[in-house]
Amino acid sequence: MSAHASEQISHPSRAELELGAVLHALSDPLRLKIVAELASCESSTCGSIKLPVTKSTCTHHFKVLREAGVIYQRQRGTSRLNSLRRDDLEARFPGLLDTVLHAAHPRRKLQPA
Amino acid sequence: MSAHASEQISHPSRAELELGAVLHALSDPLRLKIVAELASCESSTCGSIKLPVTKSTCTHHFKVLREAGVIYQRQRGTSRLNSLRRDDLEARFPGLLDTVLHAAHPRRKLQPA
DNA sequence: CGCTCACTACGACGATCGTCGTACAATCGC
DNA sequence: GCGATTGTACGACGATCGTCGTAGTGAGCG
Repeated sequence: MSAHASEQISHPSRAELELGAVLHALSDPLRLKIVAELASCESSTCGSIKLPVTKSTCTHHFKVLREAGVIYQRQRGTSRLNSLRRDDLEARFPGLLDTVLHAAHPRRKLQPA
Repeated sequence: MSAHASEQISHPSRAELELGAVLHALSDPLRLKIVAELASCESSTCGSIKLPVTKSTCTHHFKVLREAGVIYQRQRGTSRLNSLRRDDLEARFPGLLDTVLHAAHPRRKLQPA
């Protein structure tokens, strides 16, 4: 009983992104790990990232990231595909994501291209 | 009754800086404002930055920033001089401070030099 | 159909956060 | 000395946070 069964997940628009919310979302080690993971594999399901917490907590963290505008979630069958909102983040806060990612894992190169 | 009456304020060493703590410190709008202010004037006292909170709260925020390693505090007479730990931040998390500052106030130029 | 899988929603819990007021300490100028 | 100024320390408060468990939804497969 839904429109298209895949597009009722709410995301903030690019213009709605708030620095405070993004920084807060990234200030948690678990969420930072999720973001780092997402940055290396193009996109993945919630379950494909192994975290030392229960599923509910996992859902919670993905929700925080989504509501801060850091990630985009798309329903795909029974699972949910997550991807970084690189373009939107770059447009509103240039360099922020790469800088934070690099600070978190100094081994990765700052600008992939 | 103190050693030198001016150097018992504890600061984390450069190596001790943690990304999570720094991001958390910067995720509060008031603290972000303090940091932005400190970035424009070389250094200033706690009272010289006008904030819509009481003195205790102000002290609290400066303490959070100091303990995260974002600012350095030095006693100077009855007041306390605050300055950004630009070099240490740059060494541990290259570009982070400038990126966040620029994201907070897009009008400022990214790299002053 | 019924079962499993992937995930969400809701309520609970202790911990931390941001705020405040009061009380206190140290320095400066009179 | 006294008082004013600048800031800290401590305790309190409500709000939010991170975590969990339980229950539920919806897609896919036998």
